[in-house]
Amino acid sequence: MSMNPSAMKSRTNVTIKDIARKLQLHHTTVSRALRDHPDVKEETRRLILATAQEMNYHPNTFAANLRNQKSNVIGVIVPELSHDFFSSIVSEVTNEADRHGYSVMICQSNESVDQENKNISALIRNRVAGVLASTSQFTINETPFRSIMDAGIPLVFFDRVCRGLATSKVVVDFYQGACQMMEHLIELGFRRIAHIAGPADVAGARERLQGYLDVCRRFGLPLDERLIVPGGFLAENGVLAAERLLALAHRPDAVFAVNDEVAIGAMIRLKEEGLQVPQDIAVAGFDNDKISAFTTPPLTTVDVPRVEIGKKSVELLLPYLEPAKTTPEPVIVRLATKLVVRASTGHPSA
Amino acid sequence: MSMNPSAMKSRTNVTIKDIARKLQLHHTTVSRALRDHPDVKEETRRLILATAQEMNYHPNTFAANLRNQKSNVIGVIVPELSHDFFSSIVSEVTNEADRHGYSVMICQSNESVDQENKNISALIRNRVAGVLASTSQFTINETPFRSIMDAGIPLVFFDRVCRGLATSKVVVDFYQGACQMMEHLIELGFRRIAHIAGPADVAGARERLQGYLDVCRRFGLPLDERLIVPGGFLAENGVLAAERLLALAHRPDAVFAVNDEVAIGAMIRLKEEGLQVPQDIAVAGFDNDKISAFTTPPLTTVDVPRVEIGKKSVELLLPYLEPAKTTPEPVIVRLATKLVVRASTGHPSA
DNA sequence: ATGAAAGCGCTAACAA
DNA sequence: TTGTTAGCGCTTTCAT
Repeated sequence: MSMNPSAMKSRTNVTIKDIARKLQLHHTTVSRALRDHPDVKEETRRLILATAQEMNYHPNTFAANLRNQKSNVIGVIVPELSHDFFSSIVSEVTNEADRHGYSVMICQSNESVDQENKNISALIRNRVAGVLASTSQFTINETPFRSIMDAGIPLVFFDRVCRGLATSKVVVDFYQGACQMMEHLIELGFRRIAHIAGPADVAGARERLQGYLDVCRRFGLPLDERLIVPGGFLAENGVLAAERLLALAHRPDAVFAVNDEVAIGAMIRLKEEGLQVPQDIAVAGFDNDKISAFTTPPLTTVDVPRVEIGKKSVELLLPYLEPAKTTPEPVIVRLATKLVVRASTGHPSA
Repeated sequence: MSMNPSAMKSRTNVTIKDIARKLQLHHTTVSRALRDHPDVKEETRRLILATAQEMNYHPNTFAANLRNQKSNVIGVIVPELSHDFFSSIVSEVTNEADRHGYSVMICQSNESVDQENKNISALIRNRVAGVLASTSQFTINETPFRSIMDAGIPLVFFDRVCRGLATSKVVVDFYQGACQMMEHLIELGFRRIAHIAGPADVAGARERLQGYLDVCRRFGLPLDERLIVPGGFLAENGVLAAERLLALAHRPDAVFAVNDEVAIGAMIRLKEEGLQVPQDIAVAGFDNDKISAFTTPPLTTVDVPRVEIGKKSVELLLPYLEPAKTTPEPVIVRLATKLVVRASTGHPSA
């Protein structure tokens, strides 16, 4: 077997010196021309640009970055890239970063603190210009993230943040979202509302629980501990939680789940039991996953502005990336949620 | 307002020279120690490592990469990161790359050839060690991808490939998947099966159509052009296609859609029309999106091994990244699909 | 408008 | 075992 042609091609890339040699110029002139420095004769400039193109020149960012002590890469850390929620955000981040001339280096922690620390090291080693991060479920120790800042790399958190660090943050007002949903359910006449809660370690889950509790209290609904079922963020958690609720002597007339996936898991189990949604029991979720519009019945949920999260995160990071005399003060942006009413709630049986 | 402390911190990073100065050693010795070079006294080595840690040293990859003429970054180009299908693959790629010491730089083309070309340039400029790519829907000109190879960067395609380039590829046997589904439908007794096709530009969509046609022919089913509705990959396309099928004098008894999203769009429209799925009309999809298990009825579909795609792509790329005397021959891996039977097909009415 | 020299942080060949 | 020297490709003074 002979080697294929491309494999035999020399890996030596064209440099500004190659261009300079060909044109009988000094490589600094070439460098200037390529970066539109004014001190280059228009004619030379055009010649250099044409030759660069023709020689298939691609600037070596390593060399430029080394020299300039900066890079054009934004590092992103998310818990799970395969999760709809995070991939939407990363997608927006990538587009926005690109618009501003930055590439994106992506890391996922897989909800592991260990992996998260490795990700942080990798991003520091790669001298990324800035980092956008959403922490793992189990991140308590903020030191690793602090080391990003210690390395002089600007850091912005989104969604899941380290409270103790003085950086910009983009968070979602989960409390408000939970309140919206609870008010909606109560308005429809539901009185015995269960909550399938998320992991207690996650601030956003706690906020939702707090919203549930506060609205119950505000409307004088009896607080029944058995109506609050702890769990995780997965559909299975919803199935199991539904089982526990079905076992109650006095069943709830509505279920507010910590997210759509859990709500769907619960709904499936409730329907298996022969209950009609929403006639026998209403079900509501959170997050407005794509999937929630396609369930039967379609799921009432709370929309979390993912695109906005991604856009805003980049926006908050950018000022730190441009060399400036004054470093901007950290900002905390709290984004509003929006109630999305669909058929899974609706008029209660009585 | 005073500046926050971290912002005031010098951006100057610790280098091997700083460590050397502190220990009264030469920086090359430090360099050796940090890379476990044998020619360093154990005692010195330990001292250096401890000091590095203490001084919070992070190797500068720019400098190392510049010197070594290589990087530790794998570039990935996908059409849409927010799409479940691609984000699952990228997730797996990221994990696998990480396992082998590589970081991942992510680019999305947003199905735009222009953006794709920009992505390619960015990856070449960043001197990534290798590229994994899935082309946009409209990529016809293969030159930009060839320029990756011309730059001496190994390239592996997955899912959507450039046929003309002699690189390794990971593809899915969509033809086989379509055949599996059609045989399933025919086995259940359906005889008038419609196909909601994808964009004719996408090879995978054409393969599915071909499978549909071949199986129809093989079983002697009448080929009715009106039963083949062209479209895209979105739910709306399914809704519109369903409308066209409903308008037919002789309606189909089953619908095989190019993917789950389209199938769900169609199903929604069919149910609106008062038709029962699968009693009045069966519906089948393709891809096994997460969502397909949660529709009512759950959707029969064809599983595409995303994790396997990601894993295999990295596996095919890796040998090209390690410096070796012989460059491996390009390999084309064709992954099998798997029929997933759920309730949306089922026994036909008669 | 162009050239010369220096250096970013690192590694590899060679010298001691 | 450690130190010396040179250079990866680029940009930024400073000189011409």
